[in-house]
Amino acid sequence: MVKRTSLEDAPCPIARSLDMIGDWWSLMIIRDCFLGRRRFSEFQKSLGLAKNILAARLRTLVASGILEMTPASDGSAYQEYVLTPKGRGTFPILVALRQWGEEFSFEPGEVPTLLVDRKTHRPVRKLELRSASGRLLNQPDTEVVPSAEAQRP
Amino acid sequence: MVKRTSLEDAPCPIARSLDMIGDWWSLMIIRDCFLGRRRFSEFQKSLGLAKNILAARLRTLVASGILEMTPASDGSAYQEYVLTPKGRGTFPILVALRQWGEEFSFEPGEVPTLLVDRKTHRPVRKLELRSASGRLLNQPDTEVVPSAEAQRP
DNA sequence: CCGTATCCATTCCGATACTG
DNA sequence: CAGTATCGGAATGGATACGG
Repeated sequence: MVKRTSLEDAPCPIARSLDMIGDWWSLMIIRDCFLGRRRFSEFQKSLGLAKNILAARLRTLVASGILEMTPASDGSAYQEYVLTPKGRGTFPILVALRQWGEEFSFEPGEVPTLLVDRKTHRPVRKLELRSASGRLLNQPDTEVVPSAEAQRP
Repeated sequence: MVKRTSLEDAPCPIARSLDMIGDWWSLMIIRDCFLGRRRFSEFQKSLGLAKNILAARLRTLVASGILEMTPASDGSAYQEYVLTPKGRGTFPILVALRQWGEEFSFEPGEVPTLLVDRKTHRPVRKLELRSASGRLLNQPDTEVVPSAEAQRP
């Protein structure tokens, strides 16, 4: 995408993820997909970006296996863009971005949109990181190690 | 940062987060901070990006309240960059990016670095999203609503 | 309606040189 | 070591025009 030092061979999974979706628009398009949008014009109206840029982003997202094109459900001659399993796997990333934004980017008076439990309509909890045994972990409780140094479960 | 349709006033917290850290380098710099790096040259060597770009990114991260500059701990005349509470709040975002990368960007033979429990050195679990009552939620169990339509806990 | 093609300004990014 | 200054090529992003 960008002629930038490629991170796709880095051993760090964060680097590889950012290499694929770490640009300005990809995650916004994926967010729209989770909101049920699937047509070119829906993305374009929702995001307000130039059509050539949108077309390029959709192409790379399809090429990365995050979106796939399917015949339009309404019988029109066109295609729709829907998330693949890999694409749906980004859900925790979007939730984490959302929760960080809620906490640090809204003034007391402002009201963000909320992620709620569909059944009860009550806001979800903050994402939880747990150890293999189920203990809640914060960042200082963790460590990044080369794969070889990890204990196998 | 980029002269792009600004998302900083959007009601969607995802949009606001991406407006602040949704570029190619910011999250990589933050990742390095979590790994204990704090000096200009450490970032530069680790990330391999141009010094002017790094300087610009560090400036905006400080301006956004994600990093702060402190006198160098070793008595040298320079500054170090350390995460603020807001910056440390990005931890779940990095974990989510890491887990998605582990799952979808590594071939069977390749070994990623791993996030482990510091005590046991066993890999952490996948991030869990739970309802207010503690039930595990997947994406289809959730919904995004304007703040007014959410049930107050 | 769904894109592609083209033009243009801006910015990004890398490389290098330079300063305290 | 920690940046700043500058340069050039590449890509972004907005706007518009055009074709199936």
